[in-house]
Amino acid sequence: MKIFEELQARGLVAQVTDNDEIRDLINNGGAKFYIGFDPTADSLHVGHFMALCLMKRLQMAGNKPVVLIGGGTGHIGDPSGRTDMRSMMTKETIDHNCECFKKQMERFITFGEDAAIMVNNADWLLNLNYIELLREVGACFTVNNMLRAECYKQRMEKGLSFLEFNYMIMQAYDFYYLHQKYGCNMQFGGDDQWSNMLAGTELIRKKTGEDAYAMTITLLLNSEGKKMGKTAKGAVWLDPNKTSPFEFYQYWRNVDDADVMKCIKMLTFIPMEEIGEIEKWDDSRINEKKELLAYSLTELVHGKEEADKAQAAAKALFGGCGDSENMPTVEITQNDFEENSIGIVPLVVKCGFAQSNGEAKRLIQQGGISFNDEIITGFNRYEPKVFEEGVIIRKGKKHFCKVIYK
RNA sequence: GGGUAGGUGGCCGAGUGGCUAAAGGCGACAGACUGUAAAUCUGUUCACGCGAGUGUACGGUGGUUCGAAUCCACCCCUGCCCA
Repeated sequence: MKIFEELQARGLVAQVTDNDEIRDLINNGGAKFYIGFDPTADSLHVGHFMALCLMKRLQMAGNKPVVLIGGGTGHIGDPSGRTDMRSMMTKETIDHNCECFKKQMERFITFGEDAAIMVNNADWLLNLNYIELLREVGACFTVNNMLRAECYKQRMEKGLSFLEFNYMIMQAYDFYYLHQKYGCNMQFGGDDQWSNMLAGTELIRKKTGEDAYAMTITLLLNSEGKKMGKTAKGAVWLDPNKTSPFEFYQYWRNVDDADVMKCIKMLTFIPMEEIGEIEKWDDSRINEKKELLAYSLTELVHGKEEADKAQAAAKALFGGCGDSENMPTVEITQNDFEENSIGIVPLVVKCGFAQSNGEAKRLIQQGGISFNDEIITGFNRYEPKVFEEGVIIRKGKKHFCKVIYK
């Protein structure tokens, strides 16, 4: 199976500017393509991960990747598909985020002479001259067309600032610039980027008369149509300090039944033939599928060792026996004790299970907290020696934390 | 610049002088049921306090009043219409 067919089989292909041309191009390793990443946070998340995987797949098929870090576009903020304006970031934040992105990406993509290259659009966007740009690029766009773009639809009600309106032009200019300087002939991106990407191919055609291509990948949506990779607390990050390997594993271990196969296809590198077999599994093996998904992704992102640990911890905790080897741990010291004892309420807060004492109390009153597998009903107090061996505090069914006295 | 409608808890949205820490919904968290799933049902959902209670909070700053999310003034922000 060739790369284009594989991408289709995995359900990754959303929209293409020219199906046949693109198929030939990437199947024969003829694409020099770019994907842009705006430094909106100090870590990559699952959405970025999909793009990186795509990049890797294409690279393995002989195509040349260009990673574009949006150090320039980050100053503007992409309004695509958003209902509100992004908060503006300072230059320092943007630079910091760019650095974080670089480090994380180097773990997934091979950079070098004959491999992938990384560029930052701050290098060319920040020094643009407004009037020159307007004459050179602005003349190629009509406002009428831009306003019709799908990516602005959601903002037509709440207001779209001129700053953000220009994002499309910047992205188009990036493509044009990379086309001229590096011979970049193709752009990939999330499906929400479609209009911005089209703007790029059009700009290239108008300025040079040459063809460039664009293809979007399906956004990873769950069965309810919401973007996956988000939790109540925020995104599922790739940085182990922001989302621990265990939490990462658990996120995928807990996906909806309806979303498992889709995730396996779209996110993992498990060969399609094997996926075909897995798909035939009986419904009773649904949990095996989830474990496979969770393990496979954790391994990709955090490495085999961390994946093994996460899986072992999960199996131990949910399998009944209390292997506390790899669960999150909190240390308490003499300072945490008052008159030689500590209350359960501050302990729960200390474990990160509650934001405030009030919340912790409510949890306890509702029977949501257990102390070494015993459900707590009152506001008990404990002496230091209880914690010497380590104590497992549990919130609900899925949140564990070991407390040790140091 | 002119006109007009708005800015309420994580989000949506009611409230239009005291009974309002603020209806209702969504989300979230816990409990029951389960498969670490979904659906359903129950409870909880600003902070501090065991509690009575206290403190903060309805865009901002002042003011009126015994008392303001609610009335007044000025300012800031947003939508829509006109230029």
